[in-house]
Amino acid sequence: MERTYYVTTPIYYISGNPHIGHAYTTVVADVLARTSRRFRPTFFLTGTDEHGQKVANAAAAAGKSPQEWCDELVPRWKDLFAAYHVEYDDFIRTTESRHVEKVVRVFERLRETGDVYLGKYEGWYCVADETFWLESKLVDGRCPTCGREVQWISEDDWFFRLSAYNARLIEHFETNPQWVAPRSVYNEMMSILREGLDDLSISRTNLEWGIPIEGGGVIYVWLDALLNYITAIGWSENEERFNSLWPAKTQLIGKEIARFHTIIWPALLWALGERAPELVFAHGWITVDGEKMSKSLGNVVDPFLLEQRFGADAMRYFLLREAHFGSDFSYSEEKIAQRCNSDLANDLGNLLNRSLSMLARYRNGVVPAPAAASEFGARFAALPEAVRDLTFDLRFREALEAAWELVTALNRTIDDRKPWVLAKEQRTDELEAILYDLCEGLRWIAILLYPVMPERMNEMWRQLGNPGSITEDPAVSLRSWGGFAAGAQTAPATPLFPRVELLAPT
RNA sequence: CGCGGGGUGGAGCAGUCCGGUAGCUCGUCGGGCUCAUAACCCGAAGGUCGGUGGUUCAAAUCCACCCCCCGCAACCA
Repeated sequence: MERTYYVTTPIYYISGNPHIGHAYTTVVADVLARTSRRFRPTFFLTGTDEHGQKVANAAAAAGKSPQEWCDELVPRWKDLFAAYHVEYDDFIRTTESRHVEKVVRVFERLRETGDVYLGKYEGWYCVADETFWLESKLVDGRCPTCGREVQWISEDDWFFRLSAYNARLIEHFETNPQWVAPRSVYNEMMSILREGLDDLSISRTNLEWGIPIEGGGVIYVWLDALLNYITAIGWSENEERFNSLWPAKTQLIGKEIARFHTIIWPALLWALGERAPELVFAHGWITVDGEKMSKSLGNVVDPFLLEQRFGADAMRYFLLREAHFGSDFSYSEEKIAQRCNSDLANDLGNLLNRSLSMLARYRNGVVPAPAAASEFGARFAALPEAVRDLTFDLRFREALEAAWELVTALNRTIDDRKPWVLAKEQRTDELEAILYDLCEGLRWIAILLYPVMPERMNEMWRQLGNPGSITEDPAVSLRSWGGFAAGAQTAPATPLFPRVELLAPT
């Protein structure tokens, strides 16, 4: 049996509310998962990262225990994903026993093999970032990433022998140049590897909110968090299941956590005798007018408001269509509105509307029989495969552009063949031929775009007179033009994507 | 000498790794159509690809130097 396509998002650190960036990563994973499910067994994991200093602080500030805090926040993340039509297969929380037990097991196992050892740590520590720093890395005696004052720590700590994997990591990068994408991130990670790796401190003695280590302290939250990808799928517990899923096919991350996922993570896996994931893809950030989203600038975007304003599927389309995946891209409501109006309402929605309207007017809404031959069959024969390949290549924009060629071609053929003239002149065969092409083309589009806009494409599917939902259709493979059975009764046209009116600037 | 990302027609972006007629979307202008969510279709204008120098038969693409913008507090994909 073909191995399961295993796709993951990072687990999200719940020290605050979800924002649009979380929706972004998760929607991308959902699109991959929905596409993959057509072809093979698929498993899509997301979840929450709940330990660590910042969660403890946030909980304390709210007057709650860390666990209470997490329990109250997790539903917001699940609500977010539901609002954006995300269908994950599993949602792991790092406070769940299925995770905690296995992390403890990892720690013990690595201690036995010597990859984890007790050492003396003396050095500078940034509480806010939970990170140790070399003196040489400090900036004016402060934390180089957050600028806060660092503390001098002297304590017994557990270390992961990361340095021992330096050479193997370089070799892995060199022999698998595609395993980290995009190229810019690969290069950056490679330069980190060439500078040389230090062993990693993986225990925290001055913190209680985490997975406890026998003898005191808790496990470093990143070590804890990274392991979710294997604790969720039965590592050390259900060998058959684990082997059917690991190594993961695609691990999506944001570019700021590339170091953890492309250096520490594979080393950790190797230490456990497991393989590195096949692909780690670090995407860019959503920026606001070219600047990073931040609370202090007041430009953090509430994903729930956007969903209400534009609709989940339109937002999904925007997120995948707007950016060259892997690069940063600038967000604005104007841009979303423009995409909604020009691509979704004008090109696609209006195409459905005008097609169904003519079908209703000229043929009482009944799908006619296909003509013997249609130019579209040959012309778009390769389209489904192209869209699929581009999607698995994470080239979402190109995939959508490819699909849109069919949208454009259908709009054009209406102008070229002029059904209203054919109707007036009673050229029945020609009229039915084009009406069929429109219905069939729209059926193709519904299927092709379903992974990106599942709810709206099912609605289009319904208006076209198809029973059930798209995923229930066994003919979903789009083998040839003409799969739409004649005789279906289409529904009255209802705008699929209403035009969005922008608020007038004041 | 901190690290990284970027500077391509009015706007936003591809293309740069593997040099060879500069592409896409939006906008603008002109035309067409009337089935449609004032939507759709066709055509046009508009760029010395940040600067300088170099390599080359040929550079947005390779090399060197320079200029400018943006991240590298916190939240954090």
